[in-house]
Amino acid sequence: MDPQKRVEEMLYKLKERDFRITPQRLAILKTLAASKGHPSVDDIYQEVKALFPTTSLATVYKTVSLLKELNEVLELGFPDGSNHYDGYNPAPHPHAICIKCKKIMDPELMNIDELSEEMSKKTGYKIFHHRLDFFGLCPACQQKN
Amino acid sequence: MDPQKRVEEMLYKLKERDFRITPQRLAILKTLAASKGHPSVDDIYQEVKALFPTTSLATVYKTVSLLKELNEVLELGFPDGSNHYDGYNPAPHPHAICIKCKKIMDPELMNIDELSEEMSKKTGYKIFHHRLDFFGLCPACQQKN
DNA sequence: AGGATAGATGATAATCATTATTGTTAAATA
DNA sequence: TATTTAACAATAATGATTATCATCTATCCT
Repeated sequence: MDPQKRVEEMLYKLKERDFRITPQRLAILKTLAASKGHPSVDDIYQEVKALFPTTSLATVYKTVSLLKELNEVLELGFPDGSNHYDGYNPAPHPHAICIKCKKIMDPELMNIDELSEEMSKKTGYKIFHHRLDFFGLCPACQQKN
Repeated sequence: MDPQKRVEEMLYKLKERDFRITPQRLAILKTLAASKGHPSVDDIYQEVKALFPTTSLATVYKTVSLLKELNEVLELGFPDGSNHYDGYNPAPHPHAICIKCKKIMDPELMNIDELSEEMSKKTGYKIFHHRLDFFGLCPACQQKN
């Protein structure tokens, strides 16, 4: 999807709920929409400062948190305690994560819905979303051994 | 599996690597092996104090961390930042998590290995383990509405 | 069994990502 | 362009986890 389209989607969601569009927020939206590398809050902060230099870290936290509530950004907490964000594709999707270099890939994967269905049947839970990550070594790190 | 068996398994792993068996560690092992409710470090700490009262929180952190490295306890970090542990079944397995009351179920689920295989083929990653959680409402919380 | 020693412990200080606070600024609306 | 009030920047507070270090003890050796 075109990053610009993503920005417009997010803007629509904000306006719909009467949240204000500020230059700081716009800078954060643009950064998130263009990011394909699952940035941390601090990563986003560094990029945003280039677009709107006086933006504070707290504002990045608050805006990312707001977008998370609006389901316009996907939060990924990792075992080491760090949080990373996907604003390009905010729907739940599987990840392959390199335990060495931390590179993340987001391939399309077949029917997780089937698993979700099975889980729902076995537990009686009404399921809304999920999280699926695979941990291993990326091709590059396998060679480096 | 019998909790006592699990304690012995963990003891074996510790001895195998020349880690010492202290009363504090034994109390932590027993608590983990018997726990079916995915306790937090502090939950474990509270229980352990009943078995060996002078145990400190730091020791619980260190022992749980050690067992994690030995793959004898499964760490579950949650979106709210909290960490919970499964010492009863330390192999990766899917969870159904209630977003309201936080109740966790661990049903057997069919072939995740297939998905893992697919992921490996599509990314070239050599995959060692995974994490699969479904988020929704448990039967009780659905009724409470 | 007794002693030596390296690993484990307890108590607490330090860390650090995140959240809360507060006075100020500016987006939205008429 | 004046009003209202959400959003802002700067920074203090929080709280879970980790580090530190003096003391203690599980294990090994004789």
